Amino acid sequence: MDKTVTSLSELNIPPKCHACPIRHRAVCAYCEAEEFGLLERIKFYRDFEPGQEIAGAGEAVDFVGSVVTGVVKLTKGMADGRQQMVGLLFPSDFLGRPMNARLDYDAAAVTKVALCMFRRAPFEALMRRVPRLQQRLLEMTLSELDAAREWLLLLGRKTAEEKLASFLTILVRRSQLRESSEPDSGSADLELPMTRSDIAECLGLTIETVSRQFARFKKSGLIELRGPRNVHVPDVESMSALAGDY
Amino acid sequence: MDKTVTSLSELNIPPKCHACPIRHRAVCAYCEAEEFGLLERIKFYRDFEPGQEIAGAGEAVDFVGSVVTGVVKLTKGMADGRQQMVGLLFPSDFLGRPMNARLDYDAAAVTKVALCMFRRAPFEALMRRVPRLQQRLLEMTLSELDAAREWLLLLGRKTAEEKLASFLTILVRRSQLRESSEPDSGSADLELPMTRSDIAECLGLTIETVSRQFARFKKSGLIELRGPRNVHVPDVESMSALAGDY
DNA sequence: CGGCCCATTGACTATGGTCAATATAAGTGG
DNA sequence: CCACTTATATTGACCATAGTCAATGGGCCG
Repeated sequence: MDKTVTSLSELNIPPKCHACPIRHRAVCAYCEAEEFGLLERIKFYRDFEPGQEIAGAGEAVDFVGSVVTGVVKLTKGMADGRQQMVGLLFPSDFLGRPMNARLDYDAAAVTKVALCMFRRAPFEALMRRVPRLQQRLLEMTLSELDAAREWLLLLGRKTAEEKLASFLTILVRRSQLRESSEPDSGSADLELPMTRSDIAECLGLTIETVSRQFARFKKSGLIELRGPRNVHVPDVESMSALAGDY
Repeated sequence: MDKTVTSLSELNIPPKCHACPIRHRAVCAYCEAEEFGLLERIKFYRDFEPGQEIAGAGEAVDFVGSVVTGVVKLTKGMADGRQQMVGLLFPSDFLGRPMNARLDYDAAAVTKVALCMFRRAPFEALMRRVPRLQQRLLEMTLSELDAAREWLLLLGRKTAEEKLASFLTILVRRSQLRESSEPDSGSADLELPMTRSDIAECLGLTIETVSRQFARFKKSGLIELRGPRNVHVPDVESMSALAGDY
């Protein structure tokens, strides 16, 4: 295999949907062979480097799509530069705003990202023709709304300690979902896909506070830091308990 | 007319959808005569008193519906009693969680409330048969998600002053939408539908801080308080400027 | 008139932010 | 592969914003 090809999209040959790694969880999850044919006709792939902007607030964005690999952050900014993350997208998550061209947040790649994209107009037309597609998007949007509401509680009421504990717990749960092979032992190894600054942006904190909380968790034995990005959680349960949820 | 009847729902006779005050903005907005017939067969009305619980977190809720009159709040709580509002529903807003019986927040009436309700199962069945219904719900859910993200920025990054300014601005805009008769003069009169405690719950603050901010706004001439619930905003623009958004 | 709920105000405190100085990791080019 | 550079992370000292606790004031209803 040619080692210079690092991503499907560089081949510029759309791979078949049925071989897609996010086939069963993305917006296309309920589609069948025939419908994949329609999707394949309007889809294209694109890669983004860490930090690269994918779309900007206020722009008229003419595409929507799915995260195939990598992590995408959605952020909102204020006039004086304050920034708040308002969404964090992992593989299979949907990116974009159907039924409204104008985006009111910025989307940027956190890690290397591969997107499976559709131009908005044909995608919306297809949605009208394929109710299964629309239904899946509705399901996903309702779930995102639930997640956003969980985040409102976090930002509005949780302490710095609870915020970081919640964050780590959520990341552990997510990674356990993906590599659902391993037996659900009490411990977990996390490779943080983001910088301290991204984490702070996420939790409504500063990098200093995030760093200090990591230090406190380390001192109390709740985590081991094998590198700034590599966190070992010996006991996920007690981490989860610190998050303050029921 | 019998003066003891204070609400349509007490008559126990479903009024016709085409005469409904929220007909053009609710989940049924895109429905046509025939579809209203189907809806009318499964709908019913119910009233709630201020403070009354409509549905509780963790419960299996077997209905969804629209707010016809009044204001409904959605809140999430933590083990130790901290509470955060995660949604505030006005007439025409949709209440409930299709495709997932279990609710993960509490819903309670803030004012007197009238709901137009559908049992979940028949409503979901109808949604599958009537794509227009599903499409409208998708639109509304996407808008709610946008609003929730605006709120994430507010809770995560705004100061107490900016939070209250944002809140008042949003209420003014909303009330201007509903009584869109008056010329959009620079000033506005607000009847707050809620207590200080509700406002604090909304903004991730305490009642004391909310009260102090009201006092500061009053002192600086940004508002006049004609009663604790009656706010006059002489210049909506400068209030909106304080909110910190672009 | 009295009681209750809600709102306001004051004094004090604590949590997390700011500013500044290192320390560590991750690239980059010789 | 190693110096050099840059980006990222940690730690400390100090401070400000909003929270806590407590007392007081004002409406509204029985």
